Amino acid sequence: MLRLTKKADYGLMALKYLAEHPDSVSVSAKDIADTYGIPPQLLAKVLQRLTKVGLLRSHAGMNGGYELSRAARTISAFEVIHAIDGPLFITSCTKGSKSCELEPSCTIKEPLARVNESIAGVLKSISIHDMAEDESTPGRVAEQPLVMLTSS
Amino acid sequence: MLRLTKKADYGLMALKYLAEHPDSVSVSAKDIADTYGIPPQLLAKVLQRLTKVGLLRSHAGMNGGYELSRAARTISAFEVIHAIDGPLFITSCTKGSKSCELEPSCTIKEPLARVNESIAGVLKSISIHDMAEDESTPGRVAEQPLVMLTSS
DNA sequence: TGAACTGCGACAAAAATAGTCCTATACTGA
DNA sequence: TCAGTATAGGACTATTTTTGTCGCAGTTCA
Ligand code: FES
Ligand code: FES
Repeated sequence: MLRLTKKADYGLMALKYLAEHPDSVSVSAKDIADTYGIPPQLLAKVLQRLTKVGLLRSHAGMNGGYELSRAARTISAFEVIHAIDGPLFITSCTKGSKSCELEPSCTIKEPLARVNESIAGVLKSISIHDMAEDESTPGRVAEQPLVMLTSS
Repeated sequence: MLRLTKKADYGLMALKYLAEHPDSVSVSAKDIADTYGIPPQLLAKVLQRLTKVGLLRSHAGMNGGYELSRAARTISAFEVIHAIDGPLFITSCTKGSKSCELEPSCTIKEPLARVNESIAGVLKSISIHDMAEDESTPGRVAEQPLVMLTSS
């Protein structure tokens, strides 16, 4: 439950890979797919989407591929997930234009919306750079104030 | 993305309802389902599961139903979600006995595990009581330190 | 030109969720 | 003690979401 989709996973993995290989000018979808053993065509779509939202720059043709369009530490996990999976809503009802079928009876949406914000905050606070350097600095945590719900 | 299942939603709604009606000794699944307009049989299953893990006490027969087995403020959203949807893993690979197919190549699990912890922490910090009293105290937030990831 | 790429749209397969049905069992009260 | 109301739970189906594939068009470069 509350799982990331594989597509989002793949996207994060790919960005992490790119962040770890700044030497390579551009890397093809196939290269990344091969090193991780994931479906090349599927990863290609993911990368295309990330390109579309501007997180990557693509280059067609031979020796083409992708490269980060921004520094790894300025790209948050939230951006990636949002680009691939769409808006992040923990509540089952997408609070778009038309509200949920359960309203007005369901009064649970409001409290959960705040939880949603907290989760988004956590996701926004971690960058691709953080993920890439993870192996070298295990358990790197620090306390920063985060607005959160509290009981009394 | 990252949505709660409807079952979990239903469960939270039901517990919230029970927390708001401490007067009623016990409320039937049908009563709750009717007031929220959700499938009675499905809610029944959810409540049965919550009973099984000890969050509710059930009472069969006429005028039977369910009641909270503990005070609302001692029941966290995390417990409810965990009971209904199982363990909370943001990563697509359940890190059970057998590890993911993508390992050892995929190195993304570790960083995300920490994100996972943060989310679980948020969910643990909000109680049914918090959700129930939500209408009266809009936007009630306070800062409490929460261990979280940080970029340099 | 042709090989190695990206960019899409449509599609098919698989898995997770949501919901229903049916039967058994427990309790209540008249 | 019997009828009615409720929980308990297994099996099953339907629906939706996710995952993956295919085919084709456009691009770049040697
Ligand atoms: S689930 Fe949509 S309003 Fe509660
Ligand atoms: S998704 Fe399973 S190890 Fe990364």
